[in-house]
Amino acid sequence: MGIIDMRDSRPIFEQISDWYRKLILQGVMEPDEKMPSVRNLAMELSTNPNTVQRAYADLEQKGFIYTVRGRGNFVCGGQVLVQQRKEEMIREIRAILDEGVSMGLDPRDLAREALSGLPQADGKGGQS
Amino acid sequence: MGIIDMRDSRPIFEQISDWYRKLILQGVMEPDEKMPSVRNLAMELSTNPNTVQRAYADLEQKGFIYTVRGRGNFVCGGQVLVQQRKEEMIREIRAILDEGVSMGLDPRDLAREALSGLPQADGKGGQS
Amino acid sequence: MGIIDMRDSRPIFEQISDWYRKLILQGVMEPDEKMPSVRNLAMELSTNPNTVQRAYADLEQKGFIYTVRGRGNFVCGGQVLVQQRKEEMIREIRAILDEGVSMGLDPRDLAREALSGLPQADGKGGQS
Amino acid sequence: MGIIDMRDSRPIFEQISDWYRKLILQGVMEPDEKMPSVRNLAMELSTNPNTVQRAYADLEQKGFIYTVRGRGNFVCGGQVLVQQRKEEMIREIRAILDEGVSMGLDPRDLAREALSGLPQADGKGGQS
DNA sequence: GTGGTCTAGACCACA
DNA sequence: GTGGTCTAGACCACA
Repeated sequence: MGIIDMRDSRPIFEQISDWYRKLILQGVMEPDEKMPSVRNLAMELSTNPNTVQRAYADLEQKGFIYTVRGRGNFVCGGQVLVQQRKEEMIREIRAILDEGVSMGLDPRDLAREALSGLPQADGKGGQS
Repeated sequence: MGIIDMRDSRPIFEQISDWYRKLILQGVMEPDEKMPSVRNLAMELSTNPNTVQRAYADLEQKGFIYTVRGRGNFVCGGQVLVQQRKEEMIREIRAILDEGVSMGLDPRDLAREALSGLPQADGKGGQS
Repeated sequence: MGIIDMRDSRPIFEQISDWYRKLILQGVMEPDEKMPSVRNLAMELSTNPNTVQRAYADLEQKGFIYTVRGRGNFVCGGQVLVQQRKEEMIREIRAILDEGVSMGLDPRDLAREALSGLPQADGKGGQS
Repeated sequence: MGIIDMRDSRPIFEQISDWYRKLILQGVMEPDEKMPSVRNLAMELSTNPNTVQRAYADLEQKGFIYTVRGRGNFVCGGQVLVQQRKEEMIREIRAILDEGVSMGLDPRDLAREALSGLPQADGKGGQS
């Protein structure tokens, strides 16, 4: 549930980056909303400011946030990013289905089983 | 195309392990077939025997091969492994679809688009 | 279009300074014309008076404006500044062409391609 | 002449990154050639390994080098990168010429003067 | 207060 | 030996 999971093998900066990437894509954080300051978030997560800094640099490089010198970091506008992530997801699923096909499995079968087990299959997503 | 891609960010031992995992799951390598010897494979791949050893340890730990002291490494029997991998794939796809739902996307739409772009959507998999 | 672009990575004082430098060089602001007062401009841009002050100090140090105590800031006379900026531009272009040559590119080719893509290649500049 | 110039206002990591970017674009460093190790280069430049690490991360992110875990960093293949840089150069020159036009200057004149002062205007570039 | 850079030094995974 | 990550703490520019 928390941002950092010590048992997670991903590096801490990546866990932080991924966490906020999802919040932004879900619309929980809105365009131009202010991110927590580097120092505050580091305190809150009991981690080093450098680590948070790196997570923010990662988010900036990927186009999720922008930095204003002396002011802070702010969330970028979203619909393009959602579209990009959607296409990436499709490629990810396709790669898995592809591997399934090479094992002799039916991709429609895999897709159907994956769909049937979803917690919420109707359209009430995060876009508040 | 080859087993090891220098540009690939995954560690070499993992690339080797993944390569043989796929061959086994596809049925290209059959149950009880002998794996290449550690030394030979290391020579062939121009890599360190320790690295190949580590790949084999990984495959053994995951149940894809078994070791006979003094004889070599051999492929494990297959249908259970295929089933396990299939269930894992379904969980992987479901996780992606789930993230899509939280972004306000329609999971059926994602699945449909992923299916539509497959190179080969009919059932002629690798089972030789 | 505006003076300050939050997304721009340059510091705000530099954006303000650059903006007025261009207006002066283009002749939009004429010699001895009065600059907006520090306070008014700060209000207008919703920024800190210190920041505007710093931009003005920058412009003064570079010879674009002069300060009269108690009266305000005024634009400096122009043709010398245009000539200086012109020489600076030539040096900047030359540095780029030079790097191109070291990469095995033809500098005339680079110059030609840069010229060919200009929005307006004829002489109707900003001189109002 | 050296890699790091303390009077240069650019951050050290960027000076290192730019230095090697140029060597690669000039063909002085060839594809798949090994970069100096992070630790060695840090020693040589009397700087911190973290700083060199950051320079290398920058070069990797921009596609100039690739990393092999446990082995080192290696130079990427070049012609695409040269082409990209060429287009970037043209855009940079065009921006300068554009500003010149807005000041009432003749862009062909600027280009001609920049070309006339080049140390070597013929085609013997760095590609050894 | 806010982010950006850097040093010093540690520990880890990988080859 | 090689790169990758992280902590601790400093100093700087900017608003």
